[in-house]
Amino acid sequence: MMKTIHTPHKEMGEKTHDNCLKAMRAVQDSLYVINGKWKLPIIVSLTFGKKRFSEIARDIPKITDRMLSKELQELELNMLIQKVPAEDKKNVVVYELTEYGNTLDPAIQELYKWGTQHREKIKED
Amino acid sequence: MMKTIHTPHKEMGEKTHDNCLKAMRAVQDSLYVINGKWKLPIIVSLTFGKKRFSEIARDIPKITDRMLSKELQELELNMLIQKVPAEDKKNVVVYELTEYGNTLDPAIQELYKWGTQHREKIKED
DNA sequence: CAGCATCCCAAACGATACTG
DNA sequence: CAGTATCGTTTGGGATGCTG
Repeated sequence: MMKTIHTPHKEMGEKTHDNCLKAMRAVQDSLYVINGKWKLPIIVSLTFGKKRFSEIARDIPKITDRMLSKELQELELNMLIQKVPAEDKKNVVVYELTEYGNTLDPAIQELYKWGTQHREKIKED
Repeated sequence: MMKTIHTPHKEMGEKTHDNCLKAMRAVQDSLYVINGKWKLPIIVSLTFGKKRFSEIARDIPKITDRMLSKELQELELNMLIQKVPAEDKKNVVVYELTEYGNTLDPAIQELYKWGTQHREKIKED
């Protein structure tokens, strides 16, 4: 009856200080790659299919060309996305998630779920 | 044989433009709450138990008192953490995750997993 | 120890204009 | 359309020092 209700740590192991530091490093490593205001939104956009520059821009409210350009470059450097020639029209390139970029999907799903219910929650005031 | 290998979108639904915009909003809502360099690390620290100010600070390399103080306030405002009197020693407070703060755990688990393998991957060069 | 105030800087971001 | 260059602004965050 003094046990806690929730059961976190499926992955992180027991609540030792070492495991805490390990988790800290891992989460900070993730953060380092997806930091900033726009990287995850871009990845979300590409989760819904290959897109051209302007299509991604349309998906993300308020992003500027400059930021989109800059972030696409960084994401490409980190091998999360890649430019490929469009299948139909020649001379057109589209952006798509790499296999590696797709490995972010579980995390994004969780952030999607959390964000969805969070929006509901704050609407209640 | 032309089917893609991965299966995202369990939660986000079909690849329609509307679902894309919906996902965009949700993920950006999450981002808004956990943005910055320190909020998730703090939550990770508290995932491993109630902690005093200095204990959290010790868990998170390079964080300054100022940032820790500032971020704790914001997290408290967002109802993700709370200050409670320590069980044993009177006149001492500790920080802990709220029930609501704990709902971030699945997302953090995924970021933990991703960060862990990412560290492995970049070590390979 | 716990935490805030002040000051300051660098990085992130935005606005605008421009080119192939 | 697909970006890049330049410039200006904002803000996240660091350093330091002080207080209860």
